[in-house]
Amino acid sequence: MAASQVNGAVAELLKLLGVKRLYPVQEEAVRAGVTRGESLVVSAPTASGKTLVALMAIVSALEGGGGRAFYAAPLRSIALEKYRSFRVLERLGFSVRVSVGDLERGLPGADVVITTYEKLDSSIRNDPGILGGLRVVVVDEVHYVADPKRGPLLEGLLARLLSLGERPQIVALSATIPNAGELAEWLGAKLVSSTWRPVPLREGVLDSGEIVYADGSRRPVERPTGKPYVDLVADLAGEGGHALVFAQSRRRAIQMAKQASKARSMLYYDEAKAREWARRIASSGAPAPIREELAELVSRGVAFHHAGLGNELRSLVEDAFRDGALAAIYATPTLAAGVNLPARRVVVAEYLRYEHGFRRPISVAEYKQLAGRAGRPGLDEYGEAVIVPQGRDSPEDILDRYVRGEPEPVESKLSGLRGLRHVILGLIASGVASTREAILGVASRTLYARQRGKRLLGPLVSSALSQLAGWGLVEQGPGGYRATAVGLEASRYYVDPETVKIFTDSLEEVEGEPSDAQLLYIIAASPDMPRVSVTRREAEELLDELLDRAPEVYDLIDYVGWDESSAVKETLILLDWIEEVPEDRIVSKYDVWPGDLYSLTDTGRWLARALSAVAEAMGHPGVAGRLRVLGSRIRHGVKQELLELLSIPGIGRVRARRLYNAGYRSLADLASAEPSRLLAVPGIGASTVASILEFLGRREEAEEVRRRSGRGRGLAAFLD
DNA sequence: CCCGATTGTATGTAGACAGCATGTC
DNA sequence: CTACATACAATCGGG
Repeated sequence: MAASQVNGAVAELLKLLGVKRLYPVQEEAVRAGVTRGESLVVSAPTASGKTLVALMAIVSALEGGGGRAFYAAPLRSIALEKYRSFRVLERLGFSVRVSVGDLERGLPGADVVITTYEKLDSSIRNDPGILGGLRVVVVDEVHYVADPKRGPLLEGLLARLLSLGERPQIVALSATIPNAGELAEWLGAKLVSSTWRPVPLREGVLDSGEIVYADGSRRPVERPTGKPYVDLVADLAGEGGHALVFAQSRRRAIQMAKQASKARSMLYYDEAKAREWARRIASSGAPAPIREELAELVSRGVAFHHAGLGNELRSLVEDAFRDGALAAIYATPTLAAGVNLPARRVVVAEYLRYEHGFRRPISVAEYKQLAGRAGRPGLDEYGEAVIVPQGRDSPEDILDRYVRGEPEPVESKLSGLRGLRHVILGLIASGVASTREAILGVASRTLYARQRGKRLLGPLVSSALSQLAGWGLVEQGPGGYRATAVGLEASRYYVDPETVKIFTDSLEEVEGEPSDAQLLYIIAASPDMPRVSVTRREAEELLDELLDRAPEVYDLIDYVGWDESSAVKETLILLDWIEEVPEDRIVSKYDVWPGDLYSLTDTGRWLARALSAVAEAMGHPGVAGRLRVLGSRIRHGVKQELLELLSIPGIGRVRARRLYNAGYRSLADLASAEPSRLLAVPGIGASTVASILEFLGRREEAEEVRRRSGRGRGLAAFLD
């Protein structure tokens, strides 16, 4: 279908994007009625043009004006990436905004809002009014409903949209899955499915010195190192290709990268660019041992990549790869879940992952996700995914399982009570449903109901309800269920109901007011917290150290299994963090990565604020106040004494500490401070001084400092 | 008897969303 | 019911 066959705003959109011809999925989507408000499930491979389908749906739905569109993705990074490509809509007169976690509060009032599942769900809970005028919702990666942790929330969100009197158009984008038709029926949508990719994918398996492809063709691979994960990268040097190599543990990814770096003469990469990126990594803010190790590898044309790196290093590695500076990235599956980073070849060097005490093969769906990153549009004739058989697995079996095999069908995970409790609390707290029948009404719109039958829902909903009631989050009144004050806060802050249960139980356990360490332990023990790994050796030492530093925490530790050990470790990490122990020290002492530390402090401060609100609702203003302070301290990684100084724009933990140590301990101290003496504090420059004075209302002096620094470079200007 | 090689054994294992009110070095 | 690479310890063997 030629692009000229659509008209109006959609035609204008295609013109803006320079689209002359629609891809097969797009064509089929138009035929199925995306531009006429038809709901759709689009099941197609990565990079097959699903984003344009979403754009066409949005543009046509908003064409008359007055309506709104939401786009929801599973990851912040994907939402931010989509925001960049959706901004083209601004040229058609629509306002576009992103709203994820720490960016934007609430859902901004733009025509098109790009967000995450949780943010959208939470925003609807807290203000159902935003559903007014909603014309279309695009749900990216809808197969996430099968995710055991986050799937139920997405399922609940979709069920709620389906229950609306005026149902918006739903455009659900999915990877290729066998039961896309079932999802389409669930969502009242038409199915558009395609296996077409702009860059064809050749999948194969390594079999003693040869890649054997699914169609039986073969390609010999030289074996200069005998390590398949290096040889398969070196093999590309002749044609100037780069590879993504996937491992199933962080350690293995790093090891492989190190091994590969030894063979750098056999690898193809731009050495000058590699040195440049290595320099940038070496001058990043990450802890020295990590940044140095990574920089060393990058200078040799390889890198490792996993979530522990943290966003800064991860982006640097990704950008270096895009720039051609790297022959290969050795990565854990995070890389494939996140932003778009295609490569000539994908090597699945491992497909067995340790999980719950066993080593099990990753799913076919997960393999397809990794393989799908092969093939750069416009650059490669085709992409290539090669699996390396592990152990005694025969290449033929692996080919059958992963390449010829079908991805697993998407199955509802709503039977897990954790997710169901969260969803039900949301329904009650936002006033959508107050009776068991009303809740069942929404629940009957879930994928679970379709797949497992409505009969099973009754007992599930009942047990979730009785737990919520038993934990004091909801109560039964004459008109049905309603959220308690505590339940309302839990829902507003979007925390797991069990987090609140642990908190309220713990408060009862403690005599008098809980200490900071106890509060941190409660936060660390929350099911909302990420888990850091604890080695057997350190488990005991960590417990000793914690009980040494804060014996009162003992009352809260029920049984020390792995979860509790992890909570103990996290409590110590957070304690050190808010005592201003430097990041480098924490990273080496606890053997955690910067990215892990970030997610602990990020989640920790969020939980502290949430529990502060819960404590307030429980009538514990003292505890609430202390949690608020703790939240700020976790956020900034400082002792309480610095918090006052941190309220000044431009002052973070480092400058605040320097000012404090120089004798400026409060805003009052600074209000009477001599500008020239402030300038003498190390790390405090003219613009910081100006910003301090400005904040304190000393306008003219701030101007004076700015003027002088502009002319005479800081301190010198004051000495003449 | 010392040192190095070989064999045995204990050990550890992916990821990341959410509120609110404004800005790190 | 199902692994495996690694780091370090214990043991063996050669000179």
